[in-house]
Parts: sequence; C-alpha cells; structure tokens
Amino acid sequence: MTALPKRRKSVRRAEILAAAREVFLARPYEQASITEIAERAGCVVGTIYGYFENKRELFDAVVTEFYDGLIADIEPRFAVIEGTADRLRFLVARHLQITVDDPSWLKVLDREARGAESYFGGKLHQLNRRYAQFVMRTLSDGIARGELRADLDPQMARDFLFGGLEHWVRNTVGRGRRNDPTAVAREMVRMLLDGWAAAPAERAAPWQGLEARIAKLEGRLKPAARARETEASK
Amino acid sequence: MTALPKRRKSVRRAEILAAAREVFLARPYEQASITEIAERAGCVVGTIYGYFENKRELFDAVVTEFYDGLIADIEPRFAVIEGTADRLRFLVARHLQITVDDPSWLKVLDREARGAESYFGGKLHQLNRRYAQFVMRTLSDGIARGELRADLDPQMARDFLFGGLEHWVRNTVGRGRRNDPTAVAREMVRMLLDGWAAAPAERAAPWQGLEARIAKLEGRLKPAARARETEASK
Amino acid sequence: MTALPKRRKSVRRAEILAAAREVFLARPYEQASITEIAERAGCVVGTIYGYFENKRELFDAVVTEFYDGLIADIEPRFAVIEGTADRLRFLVARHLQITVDDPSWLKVLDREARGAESYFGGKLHQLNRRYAQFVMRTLSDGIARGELRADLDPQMARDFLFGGLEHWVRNTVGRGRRNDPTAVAREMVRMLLDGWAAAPAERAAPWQGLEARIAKLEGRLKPAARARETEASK
Amino acid sequence: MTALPKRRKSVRRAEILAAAREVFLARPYEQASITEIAERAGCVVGTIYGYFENKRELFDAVVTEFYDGLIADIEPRFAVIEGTADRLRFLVARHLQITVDDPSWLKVLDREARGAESYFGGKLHQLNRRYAQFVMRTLSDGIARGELRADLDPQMARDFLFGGLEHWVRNTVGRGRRNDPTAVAREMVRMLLDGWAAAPAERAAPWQGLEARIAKLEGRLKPAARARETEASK
DNA sequence: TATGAATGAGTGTTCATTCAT
DNA sequence: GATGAATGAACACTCATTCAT
Repeated sequence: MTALPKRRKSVRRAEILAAAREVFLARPYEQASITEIAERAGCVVGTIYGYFENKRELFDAVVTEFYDGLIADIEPRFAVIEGTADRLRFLVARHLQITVDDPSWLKVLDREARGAESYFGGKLHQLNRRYAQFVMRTLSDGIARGELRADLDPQMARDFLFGGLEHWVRNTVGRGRRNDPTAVAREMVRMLLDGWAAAPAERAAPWQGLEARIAKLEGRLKPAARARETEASK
Repeated sequence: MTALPKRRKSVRRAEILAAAREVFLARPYEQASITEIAERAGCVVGTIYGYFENKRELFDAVVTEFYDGLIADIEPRFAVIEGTADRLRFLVARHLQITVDDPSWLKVLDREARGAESYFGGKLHQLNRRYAQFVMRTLSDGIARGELRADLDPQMARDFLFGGLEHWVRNTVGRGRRNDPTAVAREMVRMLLDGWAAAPAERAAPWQGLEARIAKLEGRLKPAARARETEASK
Repeated sequence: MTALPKRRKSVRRAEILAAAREVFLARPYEQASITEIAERAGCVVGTIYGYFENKRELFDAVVTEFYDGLIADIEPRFAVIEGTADRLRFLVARHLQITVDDPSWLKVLDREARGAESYFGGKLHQLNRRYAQFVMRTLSDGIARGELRADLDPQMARDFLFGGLEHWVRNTVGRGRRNDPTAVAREMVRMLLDGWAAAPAERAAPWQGLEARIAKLEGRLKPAARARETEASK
Repeated sequence: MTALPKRRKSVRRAEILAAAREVFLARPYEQASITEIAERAGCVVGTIYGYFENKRELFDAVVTEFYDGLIADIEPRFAVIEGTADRLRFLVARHLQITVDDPSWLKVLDREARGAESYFGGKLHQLNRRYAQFVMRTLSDGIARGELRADLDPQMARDFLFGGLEHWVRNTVGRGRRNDPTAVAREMVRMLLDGWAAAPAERAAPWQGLEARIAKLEGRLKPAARARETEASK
C-alpha cells in the first residue's frame, strides 16, 4: 500500500548497465538490441534513452565499468610487486584470468571497442591506455633498473605482449580449450623475457674478459709455441 | 531499362570483385551493403547475385583473392631464404608491406577472423592457415636446425608474432603514421629472436673454445707470471 | 515524420487485423504483401511487426478470428437442434451463409489448408477440426440413434460433405451466381441423407404398424369386400 | 565428328515440358523457378521463352498434357461400361489411381489450376470440364435409364463426388496413408449411390398402397369400430 | 521520469522476363 | 534458334530513435 521507496536514479542506471553488459557480452554490437536490453533491465526502451544518449554511449559505459573494475583490482596488487618478471607474470596472468571469468570480454574489447573509427583519442582508448599503463610502467622501470635492455622499444614490446595475448586467446580459449592463467603466464613471460632482458653481467662475464686475457697470454708466448697452439685449436 | 552492352563474364566478375573489395575495406562486413557494391560496380544488385551466391561468398571471394596473391608473391621468395632470422625478417617485412599497399587489409582480416563463430574450419581460416604456414615452417625448421630453442612452443610464438604485428599496426599505421617495413621488421625480429634463440649451450660454442685455449696457455706460464695476470684481470 | 496520434493498442491491432483480412481475402497468401496491409491499415510496415511476429502469424490471427466468430455463432444454435437431418441442414446452410457474407472466405480457408505441409497438427488445422466437429458429432449421434447407417464411415462422410460444399461453392458462387443457403442446404442434405440414412428395417417402422392395422381391419371385413379391395389395389 | 541429327523443335519442347512437370509437381507454382526448369531441361532460361510465352503458359501446357493423357486413358475403357454404378466405380477408382501414380498431381490441380482468377472459361477449365464430362454423362445416362432419381441435380452430384474425393485424398493420402483405389471406390460409390439412386419400385411399394387401402377400409367401418381403432394405434 | 507505439530507412535476397549477341 | 547476362521491382523483416502522453 505504501509506495516502495523510490528508486534512485543510480539504481535504475545500474540495472540498465547490468542488462546491457549481459547483452553486449552475448552478441556482437550490431546484433545486440536495445529492446532486449530493456527487457532484461525490466524497463522499456524509452527509459534507457533517459539515461544514455544512444546505443554507442551505453556500450561505452559498459566497457568503462569493466575497465574501471579491472584497473581497481590490479592497482593495489601491482603496486607491491617490484621485479620486472614478476610484474609481467602477474599482469599476463590477470589478463588471462579475464577469459576464465567470462571468455566473451576480450572478444568484445578487441572486436567492438576498437572497431569505431573514432577510437583513438576517445573514451575507450583512454581506458585502454590506463590499463596498458601497467605494462608500460613495468617496461620503463625494467629498463631504468637495467632489468631490460636499454634499447627495448616499450611501445613495440607492449604491442607484442597484448597482441600475442589476443591471438593466443583467440586460438586457444576461442576454440573452447581451457587454460591455467598462472602456468601460461609463466611460459609466455619466459619466452618473451629471455629476448627482452638486458644481458646480465654474469652472463657476459665468462667470455668478455677472455679475449683480452688470451691476447695478453698469447702475446707473451714464443712464436713456436704460438704456432703449436694454433694447430691444436683446429 | 535496357541492359548495358554485354561484357565478358570474367570482366564483370572482376568489376564486382573490385567494387566489393573497396567497400569491404571501407566498412565492417555488417555495414557493407550489397547496394553500395552494386553502385560502385556499375550494375544493379541482382546482377551481383548472378556471380556470387550471397554476400558472405562475395566477401570470401575478395579475401581469397587477396590471400592467393599474397601467398603467390611470398612463396618463391621465401623458398630461397634459409636462415631463421632472415626468413622472419622477410615475412615480417612482407606482412608490414600489406599495410603500405592498403592499410585497411589487416583490419579486415583481423576483424573477420574474430567475427563469425563459423570461422574455425571455414574457408577463411584455411587461407589464414596457409599464410601462417610460412611462419610455422620457419619456426619448426629453426628448431630442427638448432637455431631456435628446442622447447619453444611454435603456436605460441606464432600467436605473439602475428598478434604483435596486428597491435603494432593498429597503433602505428592505424594512427596514420608511416613505417618502413624493412627497418621495423629488423627491429621486431631482433627483439623476439633474442628470446627465441637457441639455448646457451649451443650458442656458447664460440667462447667455449676460449676456455680451453686459456687453460692451455696459462698452464704453460710461470707461476709468477700467472700471479701477475690474475692481478691484472680484476 | 511525426507519429500519428497515439491510439489504444487494441484499436490499432483491430485496424491491422481488418486490413490484413481484406488483403488476405483478396490475394493468395504468397501474393498478399505486408506493405499493402500496412497501407490499408494506415500505418507503416514496422508498426505491424509491433503487433504480430511475422506474416504467417498475422494470417493465422485473421483466420483464427474468423473461425472463433463462426464457432461462437454456431455453438448455441446447434446445441438445441436434435434431429440429424435438421442439424445437417442447419450446418450446411450456415456454411453456405459464409459465402453470402463474403464469398472469399471459403477460398482462403481451402487454399491454406492445402498450402503449407505444416498444416496438419498446426493452429489452422486445429481450428478447422473444431469447426468440423459439429458435423462429426452430428454424424456419430446420428449413427448412435439409428438415424444413420451403422456402417457409415463418418470421416468419409464428412469429407464428402465439406468437399462437396467446397466444389459447389467454387462452381456456383465462384462464378458470381447467387444462392439461397436454406434452400440449397435442404436439397443437399436430401441428396446425401437418402444415402446415409438408416437401413430400411428401422426406417420402415412408421408403416410397419400400418400392416398390422390393415390386417386387423381386413380381418374384420367380409371375404367379398376383401376380394374387391385386393382387386382395386392393383 | 558428324553433327548429331538436329533435334526437332518438338523434341526440345517435350524436354522442357518434362522438366517443367517435375518442377511443378515438386513445388507450388510460385516457388517453382524457370531457372530450375531450364537446368533440368538441359537448356538455359532464354530458350524456354522460345517455346512458351511465359511461366503460366508453361504451367498450363504441363496440366494440359496431363489431362490429355488422363482422358485418353479413360475414354476407351469408359466407353464399354454401361451400368451407372460400374461407371462410377471405374471413374472414382481411376481418379484415386492418380494419387497412387503421383500423389502430387491432385494437389497441383486443386491448388494451382483453380487459383487463377481467370480460371473459369480458361483453358484449364475446359480441360477439367472434359474430364468431368465422364461423370456428367454417367449421371445423365443414369437418370435417363431410371437408375438414378429423376430429380437428382447432376451438377450438384458431380461437385459432391469430386469435392469429396479431393477432401478425402487430402486427409488420407495427404497424410501419407496408403489407399487401394478399387476398394475405396467401391465404398464411396456405395455410400453415394444409395442416396442418389432412384427409389426402386419394390422399396416404395410396401406402403405406397397401404394408405389408400387403410382409408378405404376405415371408411367402411362403423364409427364405433373406428373409435376403437384410433384408441389402439396410440 | 517513464512509457511504448510509431517511425522509416535499411537489409539481403529472389526471379520472371528481356534482348544483344 | 539458342544464349545467358542484365534487369529492376518486389519481398519480409529489423531496429535505433523519437515524442505525445
């Protein structure tokens, strides 16, 4: 009899957003219909336009919400990891975890988010940059600390990291295969890091001094002895 | 009212194909319209259906034509390159060349790979596999010859190569920046190859011999001299 | 540009239904176009799809409406008629009355029954069965009461009744000739009933009693009178 | 090497006709396509228009061919049957035989042939009339010979015969049930003929005279006796 | 603020028919 | 006479968006 407490705008908005997320995860943008979103949100189409300008803005809001959650989840945990390899393993595993939580998210992000011509400089691009910053920071820090080669191009490295993840997910998870984020992350980072790592002091040490020592030694030897040495080294 | 002057079937087909290529390069599949293709081809929609069963088949024909040309171009040149690094540099540079010829191609290819669920096992997937075979062969050969680590996962490596290329292209060319395929390819391959390279055991060979030479040399020297050497090497 | 003034949903629905009835009565299903229905309903095609899922459902709704009205009209009047002949005359006359109200109805009904292979078991088939039940009940009751031959096949009888009506209507009304349902029904039922009627044994009852009365009477008369009677009856 | 003997026009025409028959039997008129007919006939669409004005004319030719064959088959056999019942049984059985030979024919004839508004007076109507003449002749002859009631309306009887057959076939054969033309024909004709038959002399006789006799008798009786009779008849 | 009926331009696809070769 | 490429109007159906209530 007494009216239910009036729903605040934010509640309604959240309902619509939740419904939109469901639908956008289930269908490609073009095929996702406002009508279906309204149905799931328990309101009518017109109502949605009271909260969002149009379909695209609603989609952007859904993606924003996702990125915000993702970044909020990563931030504090990332902050306490120091080593370059550890950080990369964490970030890669966290990225792969997305596909475990809902395999559709990466599809949506890759396919739809970057589809629009207006992507660069847009809202979604900013969000993606914020997310990618974790990797960029890891790489710059790694270079600064000497854990990564000084001549590594961080942009390029980032592209190969995310691009590789995208393709691997598409070919693996996209085909219905399971994956263990932690184990896969370890393997990926190992593969990449061996190439991106700065030549460690100890790795080069064994032979860096040798040439010099040999030269010195050999210089001292008699011509005869030297001749014999040359013979033996064949 | 009256039909255009008759043309040879193959000519008309080529015109439609060319028009379709233009349109499919300009818009995502869903947004590309048969009507627009017909307009650009200078015929009516009905005519197109005399040459292609439906929109999807037309799209497939466009992509097939592209892949066929690409593969035909690569095949003979790839066949005469032997070294793993050389092969990779060639393949990466050739891939980047696509974006120079028409920056939209890779967008189309990637978009559609992500598109229809029927992708895997389909026509386009086959073509993509044929193309990717150049990389896969390079990787297997590299492993067989000991130029790449025996425990390298070729699928994963391929995913990171193509995925990385895709992202890099999107972020670079996609933003209207120019690129020099050869130079970029060199940098990319260097970055990846240092990590994919064969394990230290084989790679160390050049300096493993040095140890022996040093030992021999040092064994011959007087203890006094040896003491002095040790001092100097600090 | 601007929407027509809002109407109550049921009103619009009725308008569309009425327009659809007109069109479906005028053209075979395949040739009836949604566009034309929309025009007659005074709305755009899209509006129709707000009320009906698709063309078929709209058609079914039109036919359903018709059958519902027909059955509702027949039911109470049929309920109070007992004799088999009376019932049949009523049902046949009512059926013919349809053609007087709108000569196209029977064409539509027959056409569609012959149409989709999915007819049997479908919605329309159910409706047709409900309607045909009046005849089937009449026939079974008639057999049960001994007014119809025990070996009459009710299905076959029903087929000949409705089939005959269909052909007769097609050849008579279909050619623009008028008909008086009541008179024609009487003639039809007479034609059929003489054949479907119960066997002579039961039918003879009315005059079987006469024999007895005659025998009694004659038995009282003088032989002379009786002789003369016999003579005269030749 | 030597050219095959040129096909005469009639051969080509027959091929097209045969192909058209196949297609029109397989699909409703609207869905039967000239292209498919051309394919089955081993020629191209254009060729067909060299032999037939348009699709409708081709359809009519197919139906004509069918009716011609049917009539030619019936004519000589019908000519030697005299009795009304025998003739009807023959005609009904022959009609049902059509469904055994190819169950689609009656569907085609009923659905398509009479669909066109231009049916009456048209070619197909003429053919149907010729076919129906066998029944009409049987009925008139039957009346003339006294085998059928003088007041039987032959048109109406014919409609019920063919209409009944059509419905019965639709409900029986159309549902995939088998039928034995001869047996079914016997049952149908029995059902109809008992009703259409003229009242045989002996059937009416028993009571036709009785009334008269009773009247006479009763007229002679004394009022007292008559009173008693009335009492008893209750 | 919420509603939801109406809009109308849009989609891919079909096919009988024509006519230049 | 045969060809078959081209036509072009027609089709059912969709859906983001608007706006009077």
